Amino acid sequence: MAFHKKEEFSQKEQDLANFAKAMSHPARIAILKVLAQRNECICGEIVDILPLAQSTVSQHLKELKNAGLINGTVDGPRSCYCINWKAFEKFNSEFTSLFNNLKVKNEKACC
Amino acid sequence: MAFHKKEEFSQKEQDLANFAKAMSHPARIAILKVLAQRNECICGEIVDILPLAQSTVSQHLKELKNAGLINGTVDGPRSCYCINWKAFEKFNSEFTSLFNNLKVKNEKACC
DNA sequence: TTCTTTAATCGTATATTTGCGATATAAGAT
DNA sequence: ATCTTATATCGCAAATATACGATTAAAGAA
Repeated sequence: MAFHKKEEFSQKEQDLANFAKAMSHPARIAILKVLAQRNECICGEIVDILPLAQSTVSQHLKELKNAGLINGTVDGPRSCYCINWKAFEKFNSEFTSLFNNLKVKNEKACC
Repeated sequence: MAFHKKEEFSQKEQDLANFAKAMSHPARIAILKVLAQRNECICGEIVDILPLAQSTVSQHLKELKNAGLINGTVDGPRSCYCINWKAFEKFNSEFTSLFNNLKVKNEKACC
């Protein structure tokens, strides 16, 4: 295999795939749910709720942050995370429109 | 590490994560686009379009099929794939609603 | 200054994904 | 019956993801 090939696809396809990848683990979906439910930012609370070790949760948070789906600020010993609604909105609409355009012309399944 | 832990999350979270995983590679997004653009089912055309070997494309198709996002029928030497709009619709709406509910109460970012 | 608390990072093990060439399979064409 | 064509599957190598314990870092409390 050796190499990635992901770069050979369009930027839009890559962006969408990265977004999907960020959502491709139940732990990260659970984290997003928790973040959405609270009005204030949480950190260690997530560790208490999820069935995962602190380091693992921290890793998942990092991936969500890298994907741009959450914002995080470090306040010394504690850090604060919350959902980046703008980014989420952007991906979500791109995602939906990707197929909705085509679906109209092509609703009937052929197999 | 040893074990998966994915099972410890809710079924809905797992389903959504699996859906996202199926979409988490640009090649699979490209495949879905191709399938959506044609009214008839294609097969080897995808291989010509994508910068990937035939066996790799076949593998991606299998994953999309396993995720339930496409249907496939084998017609002897050639096979026929197309998008399972119903399944796609289901996931897409679940996906959108997951956040839209919460977003209303919690639009303001705190960090 | 030292202790405590909270979270990030490092190191490591294992599992999964991605990719390809080679091979197998299955049906139609010759 | 053999050849051709289109796909799926196998076997393998390399890259990534998942998970955890241990360690580090950073700031406030004692």
